[in-house]
Amino acid sequence: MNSSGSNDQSRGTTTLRDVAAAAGVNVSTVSRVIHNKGRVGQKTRERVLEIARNLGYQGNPIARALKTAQSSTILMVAPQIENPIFASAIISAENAARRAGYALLVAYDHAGSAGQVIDDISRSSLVEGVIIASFDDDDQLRQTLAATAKPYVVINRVVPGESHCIAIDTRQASLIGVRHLTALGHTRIGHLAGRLGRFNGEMRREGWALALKEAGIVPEASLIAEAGYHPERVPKAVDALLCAGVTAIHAATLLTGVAAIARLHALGKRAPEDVSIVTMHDDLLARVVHPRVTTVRLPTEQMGALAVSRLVAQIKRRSAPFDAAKDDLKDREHGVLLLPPGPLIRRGSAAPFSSGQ
Amino acid sequence: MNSSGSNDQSRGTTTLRDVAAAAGVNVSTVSRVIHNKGRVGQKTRERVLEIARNLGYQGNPIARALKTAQSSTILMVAPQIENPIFASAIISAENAARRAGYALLVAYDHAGSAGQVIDDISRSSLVEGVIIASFDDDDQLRQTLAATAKPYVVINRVVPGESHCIAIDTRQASLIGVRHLTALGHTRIGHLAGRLGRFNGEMRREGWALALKEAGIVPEASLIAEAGYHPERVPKAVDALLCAGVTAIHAATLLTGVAAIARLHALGKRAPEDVSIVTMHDDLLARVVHPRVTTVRLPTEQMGALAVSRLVAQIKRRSAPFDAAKDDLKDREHGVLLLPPGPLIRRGSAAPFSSGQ
DNA sequence: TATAGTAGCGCAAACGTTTGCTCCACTCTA
DNA sequence: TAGAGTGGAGCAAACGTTTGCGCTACTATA
Repeated sequence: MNSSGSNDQSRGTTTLRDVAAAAGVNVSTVSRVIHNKGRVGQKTRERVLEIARNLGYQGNPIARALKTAQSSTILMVAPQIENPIFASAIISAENAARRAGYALLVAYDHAGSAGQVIDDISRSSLVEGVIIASFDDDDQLRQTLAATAKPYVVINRVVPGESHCIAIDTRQASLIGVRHLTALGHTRIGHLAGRLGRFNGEMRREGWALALKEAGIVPEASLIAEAGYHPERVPKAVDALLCAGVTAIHAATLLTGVAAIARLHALGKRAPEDVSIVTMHDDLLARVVHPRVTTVRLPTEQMGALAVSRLVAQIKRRSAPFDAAKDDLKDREHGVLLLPPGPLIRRGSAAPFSSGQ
Repeated sequence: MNSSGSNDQSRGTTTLRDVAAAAGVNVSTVSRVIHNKGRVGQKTRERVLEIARNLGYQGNPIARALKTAQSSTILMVAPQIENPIFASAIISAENAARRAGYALLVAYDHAGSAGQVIDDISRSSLVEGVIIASFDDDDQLRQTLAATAKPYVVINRVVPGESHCIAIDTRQASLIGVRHLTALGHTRIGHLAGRLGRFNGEMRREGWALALKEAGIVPEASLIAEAGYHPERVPKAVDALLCAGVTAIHAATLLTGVAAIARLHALGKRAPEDVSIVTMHDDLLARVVHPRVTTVRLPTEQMGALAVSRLVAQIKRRSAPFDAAKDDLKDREHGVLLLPPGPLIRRGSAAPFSSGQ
């Protein structure tokens, strides 16, 4: 029952003390060997290393984190892990994080309540910063952000009054997509809308309306049918648009666009011969269906990567608050970022208007 | 520079000591209040609570974890976060974990090297167990597992010699799917294969072959075309199958099945009129294309949930090693689990063979 | 009114690291 | 050969908790 006994550990992991004892040196020496810090004799170093290996020393991340107050881990919370936009952002963020020496963890926000998730995770795991994708409404999200002690950046939307936001200019994306349709001669162009009232839903509707106005067309309400992000609602919405006499449809998301094409087929109509379809985001899915879908590319990878780099900048600045480089970093990490969409990818789902339609 | 000063903290987070000082009590009392443990006077409790709230005390998960050696967090590493099978497993695992009082973290395995990822994460974050989905080859994965000190369970495959595995019986799924085709009168049935040589790829091929044999058909090599999980390879593979004269195709994955339908369309043929398609896994995608795809449902949610429950059982047993319930738990947590596939979902992509084909 | 029981709370030892100091012994230069 | 310089390694404090133990002061029973 001696209190300094080191091999009486109940179970499991070998500690720094074990290694030190086995090597006949002080724990501090072992620590220095492990981290290649401070001066340690060549022979001692080798011996310690050898013993550490034999004992299977792994180090305790918790203890380390407690001392150093850093875990080199960042968290991304996402409400729809299966949404290709988020999947793509996650993957590129992971890449960027790894390059910056951080590990990226992802938490699935089951209830669309980012605050809850962040709480849960923060309660049990150390993360140095958070990337937040959320469907919460503005007020609730602002509240979450205010309660978050850690550095964060919000992606995929702009929250009024919040400067750490990175979103994609989907208004512009819609504009580009619909312009393509007007250029093809279409004049009855429907909008298969996302979630109206929400950031991205509104942006897309605005882009669609803008493009119509540019072409001297009035964006009538009857030309809008909301399907949210739910493909099940697409058939009804497409039918409504068809009723309104559209010859082309701008779908707010790739998935609903594909669903729209399917609906046309099911009705015995074809894309693009009977109705042209243009959507946004270029994913595997766009190339896997027939016709392959004409779409506006979205810089989702860029969004993920930028989120990480801004977050890391915040973290670094926080740990070196009075650095000369401060203002420089500050510049780079602040301000709402609205990423311009990529180019239009012309594929088979949109064709020139023909009078036969 | 006094060493016990409590408000000289360089920056940020208020600690137990801060609130203890502010309340004029010992840290231990505060700790007990926070956790509702041990006896604390009513008035003290309220005062401490109030002060803690005012000071915005959040607790330090790291310090707590260091003491208690638990974080109530489990990790899932997945090589393809965008793969609907994994997405579905992640979501159900998150649910199960939350119900069990754990938070689920996900790590994306960029390089298909689970060991590396686990190392990285374990180095910086405390997780009590790991759910591993991996494309590593058997030997490498076994090595990773051997090096992992934490409880784990492998999902989506069976690793020979490894008992903590939960997979789906995709051989049976293929069998069911192809049986449907033979029952419809097809005799030339191609297999659009996954990654042959790997667990799931082989399982599916075997199931396909089995079903053919059942029907007295020889599973010729010319009826197999490998596309892996890459839709880009599908056109060539489908063309080869068509050359071999198939009237039906069993695709190893939903995505390649959809791609196969698209290829048919591109060739001016139709599913199911010209060629029937049956695939597996029932996801949004299966209902979003035209024709909607006939598929064998896979218990991916069950896989995710079971992985969590087995993992949690392991964790619990480890922390109470000599419990009476030990053997009971052991029963439930051991042994390879091969989940039977769900039913065949008949949709539009498969039809009876007609002599006109 | 004495005694036992107990409720409330403080003390201090851990948990496994990291790191600034200190100290010793050695080597090199003058 | 004496002095300074330096490389190697130990000591101990700290990071923020949790928790067994023990002390005080109170309440209730005999």
